[in-house]
Amino acid sequence: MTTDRLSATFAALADPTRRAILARLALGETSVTELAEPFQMSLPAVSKHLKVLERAGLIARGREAQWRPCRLEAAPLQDIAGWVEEYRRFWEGSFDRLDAYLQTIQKGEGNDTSN
Amino acid sequence: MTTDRLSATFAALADPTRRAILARLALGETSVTELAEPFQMSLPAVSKHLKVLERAGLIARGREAQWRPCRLEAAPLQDIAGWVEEYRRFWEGSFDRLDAYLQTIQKGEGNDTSN
DNA sequence: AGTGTACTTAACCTTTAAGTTAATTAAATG
DNA sequence: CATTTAATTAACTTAAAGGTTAAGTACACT
Repeated sequence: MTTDRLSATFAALADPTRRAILARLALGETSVTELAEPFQMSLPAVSKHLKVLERAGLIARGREAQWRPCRLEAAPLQDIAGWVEEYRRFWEGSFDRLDAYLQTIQKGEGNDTSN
Repeated sequence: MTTDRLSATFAALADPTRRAILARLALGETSVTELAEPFQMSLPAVSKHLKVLERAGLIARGREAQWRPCRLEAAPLQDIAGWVEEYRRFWEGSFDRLDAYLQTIQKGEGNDTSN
């Protein structure tokens, strides 16, 4: 996995435990122990998941006595939203027109449509 | 990685090569060889990426003589769009209100906010 | 039937991911 | 100052991801 931001974000979101953690954090900042509570895995495992989320910029962590409260960070989610919006035309009307148009281009000239 | 659909989709999208393939397919259906052309990796490597995309439902493959044309499938992308939309309130106005409200709930009662 | 083209499968290697238990750090509290 | 609570780090295991080369399959063409 390359470490560009989009890749890191998608990779972080590919795990259901991590998505559940984000969903919990959507309800507000909380501690690691409380985040771990719903899961059957060990605390170190959750700690690792949090590190993945942090490296992807999806959460930020504070310090409050012996607790390390986590909170959701929106920026990478905005990136995802922006990325996927680019594909919206595919499930909306403009798809067919665009597709038909570019099919022509493709077959008309060479395969110069790299990247 | 669990094989629920969202996880498979996010995992598939976590690779920049695969995202580039999808971007190319947004320009229209094309062959494996043409898809592979922009990349420095071997054809089998691309073939594997296509299999990942196919298993995630992000592409479908046809048969035309010795070619196996690939085309983009929108459904899993719609799932992603739907998922991320749930978090939109975080980077829009309602965040602060929601956050404040749920902070109160949390501290008021126990940690019954599992999952 | 034999050859070229398009692609996949097989076998393998190396790196990373996700989990474990045990040990460690850090702060609060008796 | 010893103990409890909160969380991380270390060391390790297993499995999966992503790449390679070499071999195999499928169809088209002469």
